[in-house]
Amino acid sequence: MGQSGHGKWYYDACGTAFAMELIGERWSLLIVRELMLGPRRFTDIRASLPGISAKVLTERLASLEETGVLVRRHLPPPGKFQVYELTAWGYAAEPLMQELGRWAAQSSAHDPTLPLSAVSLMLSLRTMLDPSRLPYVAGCRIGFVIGEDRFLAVPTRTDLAISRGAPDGADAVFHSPDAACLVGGVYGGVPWDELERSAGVRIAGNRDLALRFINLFALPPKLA
Amino acid sequence: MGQSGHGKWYYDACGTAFAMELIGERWSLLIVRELMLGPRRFTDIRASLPGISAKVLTERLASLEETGVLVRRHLPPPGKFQVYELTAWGYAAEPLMQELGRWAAQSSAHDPTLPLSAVSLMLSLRTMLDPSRLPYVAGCRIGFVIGEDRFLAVPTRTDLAISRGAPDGADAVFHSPDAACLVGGVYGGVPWDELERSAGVRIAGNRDLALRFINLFALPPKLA
DNA sequence: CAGAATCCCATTCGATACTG
DNA sequence: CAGTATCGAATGGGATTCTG
Repeated sequence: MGQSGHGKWYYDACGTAFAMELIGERWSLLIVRELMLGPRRFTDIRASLPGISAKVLTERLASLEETGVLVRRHLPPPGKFQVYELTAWGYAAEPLMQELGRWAAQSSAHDPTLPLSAVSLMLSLRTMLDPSRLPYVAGCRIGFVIGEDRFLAVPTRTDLAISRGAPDGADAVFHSPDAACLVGGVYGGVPWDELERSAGVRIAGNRDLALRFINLFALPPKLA
Repeated sequence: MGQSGHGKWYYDACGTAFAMELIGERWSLLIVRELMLGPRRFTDIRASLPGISAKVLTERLASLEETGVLVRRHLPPPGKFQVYELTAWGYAAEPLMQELGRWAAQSSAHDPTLPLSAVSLMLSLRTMLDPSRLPYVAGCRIGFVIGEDRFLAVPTRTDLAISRGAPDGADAVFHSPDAACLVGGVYGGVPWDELERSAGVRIAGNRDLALRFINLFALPPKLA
């Protein structure tokens, strides 16, 4: 590199520029996304990010750890594998991911029919939530079983809590072989009984409540 | 590229992933930033982005035009040069830049003493604004003359309007040879009379109002 | 001034194979 | 499972030159 010696740094005090140095590298933000709903293992992250190589994942995890976005934790003996977990500051990146997602979804070039990870879908719910409709379902418990991933979503009066774990005691549970199958129902206006017939989707429990829950979410109008 | 054919695309329906495809490439978002306060010429953008080469700037402008973030406009005869201007959707990226900046500024590794473009500084005001203090200065007109760039900032009761142009009739005007000199006064707690003595800064007009205006802005606390 | 076109080196990436 | 090591191919980006 030349005498100005800026391999990849912008030398710019602007916070936006610094953010791009921290998470702007290819794959970095998607790794953060996969950790946004709780710690994960190397292999699980990799499986959620088709196309990433072990090498790149290793490099990105190292760099995100170095900058303090995440930490590597060795779990204690019973199940002695290790996991990657966001720091408090790492978790604070969610609003930024939401703004990015909301903005990009306004492009007509955005294709919501592409494959999707389970975490992506669950996070998209929080992003595309219409808070004014929350009162209609506040307090209910909606489960999601997407492939091997399990989540519980609990709308409050002001936002939507999402946690990993078996949806025991949920009022309704969506079952799907993968996240992409659910997208059509949530955002694409595809009738749920059609998904149940042909896509291996199943709604258990209070179906009426489940459908009212889905009504909380909508894609933004196209701006370009 | 292999049969999965993903030269640089994520093949991911996630809006955040798509946003990174649109503006995640090196320099792209900084180019958008430089246009956020109005159209600019190729050479002006380049001068605001030390380190970018003509080739890269050309490539990025072309790709941002292709995706609909900006348009190239040929100004009519009197001054027949051309400018680059954000589309409505491009302008809609400001909140996203603000979230990125707010988040990154919470890192202890963020260095606000680095060089800064004039546009960066003006945008940072909107980002770091404390809206609860707006009533104290709403309606006043504060000018900025930073090198060759001129801006007018007008706080309303809910936000801060910023436009390019000579700050005629402003209640107070900050003069500075460059943006970096002002950063110390706005965010670093450096006394203004010290900046005026040693940094070539000057405050014209209602000095008391100018200092109250500066009190609207503060960097966020460190989270890491 | 506003780029387009070339050249060429450095970096990066993906694939594959290997290891504790 | 969680990486490391290596290698060839692709890409990126700076410098330079050319053009209207």
